[in-house]
Amino acid sequence: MTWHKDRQSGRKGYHHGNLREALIDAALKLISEKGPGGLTFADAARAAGVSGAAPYRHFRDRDELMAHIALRGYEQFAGKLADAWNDGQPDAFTGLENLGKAYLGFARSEPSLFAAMFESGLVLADHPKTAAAADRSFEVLRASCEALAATKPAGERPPALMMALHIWALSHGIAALFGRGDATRRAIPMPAEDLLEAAVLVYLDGLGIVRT
Amino acid sequence: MTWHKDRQSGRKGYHHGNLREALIDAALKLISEKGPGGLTFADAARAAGVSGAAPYRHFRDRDELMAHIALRGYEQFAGKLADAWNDGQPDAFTGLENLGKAYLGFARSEPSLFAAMFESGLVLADHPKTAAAADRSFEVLRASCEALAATKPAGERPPALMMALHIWALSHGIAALFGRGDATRRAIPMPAEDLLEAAVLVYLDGLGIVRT
DNA sequence: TGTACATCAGTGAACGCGCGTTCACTGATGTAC
DNA sequence: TGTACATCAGTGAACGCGCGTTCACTGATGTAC
Repeated sequence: MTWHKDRQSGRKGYHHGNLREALIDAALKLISEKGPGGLTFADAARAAGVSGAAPYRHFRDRDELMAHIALRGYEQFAGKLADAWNDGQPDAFTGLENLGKAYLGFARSEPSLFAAMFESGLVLADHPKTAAAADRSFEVLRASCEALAATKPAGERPPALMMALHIWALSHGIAALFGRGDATRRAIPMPAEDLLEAAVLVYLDGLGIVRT
Repeated sequence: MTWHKDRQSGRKGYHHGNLREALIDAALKLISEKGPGGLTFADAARAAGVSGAAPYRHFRDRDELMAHIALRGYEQFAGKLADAWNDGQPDAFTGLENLGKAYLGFARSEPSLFAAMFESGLVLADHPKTAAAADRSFEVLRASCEALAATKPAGERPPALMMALHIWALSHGIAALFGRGDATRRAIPMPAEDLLEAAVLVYLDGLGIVRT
């Protein structure tokens, strides 16, 4: 009966079929339960229903697994941000608001990915592919700032890089302090989304960028 | 010769004298080397030159040790912030700029304390004393925003709580992403302090709060 | 002041446990002919 | 199409290691009289 899929674990017989993916999924679950520090190789193998030696066929060590999870996180993140920005349609203001909401939404709905990306102690310089994916997600934010700056006459435009870093820091600060999906969130008397939206509006106003 | 201080470890004879403090110091060193997740009870005992069972006389478990470190961190943090704010002297603008610099300076010069406070997975609700110390440091920021808001005529004043949360998130985002003192810092083409100062000025401008 | 005693803050040995890692192995799959 | 073989992706047993935790203990300190 080895050609039947095992109903419990979804694997067929001796070979797993897609252990790489299964390990990543298992790791995400573990991170969400115990934080990025609580992820162990042995645990991930167990959760994937496989012997402790099996993960070595796919990842050199725990760090490489974490880097792959972060890579996947940044890819999803970039996708969500790009969808939210929607090429600045219907207008750049709305786009940026949606971008902010998407940032917070990601932190809340994917706390494991978020933790792997920003709080796992990963040194991006050691993982070029992950770093490149991180850059791509930042690029969405930067492009949107470029578009907003372009609503002002040339010569009065604020530097888009600076804008992007400011808004990133603001979004990240709010996500990390008030918007996370776990027990370490700090309580505030309003939704994190509202807090961020207000901050961005005040900030843009300070730059002289106003909704037309 | 047991009454002589041991020259190596600074302890005298059988009794340590100040093990509690020594454990905290040792833990800080370990956190700075391996991150908050890398802190173990056994390691801290070893670094303090004491047997593995000794720490149990002072802390129930690793979590309680971490909470004490965070407590100490918030106390120092509140002190530095209050010094920087300096009761709004010579003026509230300068005070807030100094506050921002102090936030980043703390994150950079005390990465271990910063990590224990914000990235150790500590649930503040479980540690009331630590939570209270955290509130006290936020209170400095809030008071400074109160003073800045008060430069505007009553009726046009922005809510100080919102301002404080915005500036906290901004400072924290910049510190966490670009200003930390370890290898996980992301590179940007300007000092974190300049980035923060620019953001705060734009933000205040957006609120109509300008240097007089 | 001296002495007896209680208390405190350590020791060090012991235990169970889970992790990381290696190894020879074996079942399953793909492919050449 | 069938068969032989190479390769791949797992197994499971084994190992050393460090952690957390408990325990009876003991040296040092403080205090009552």
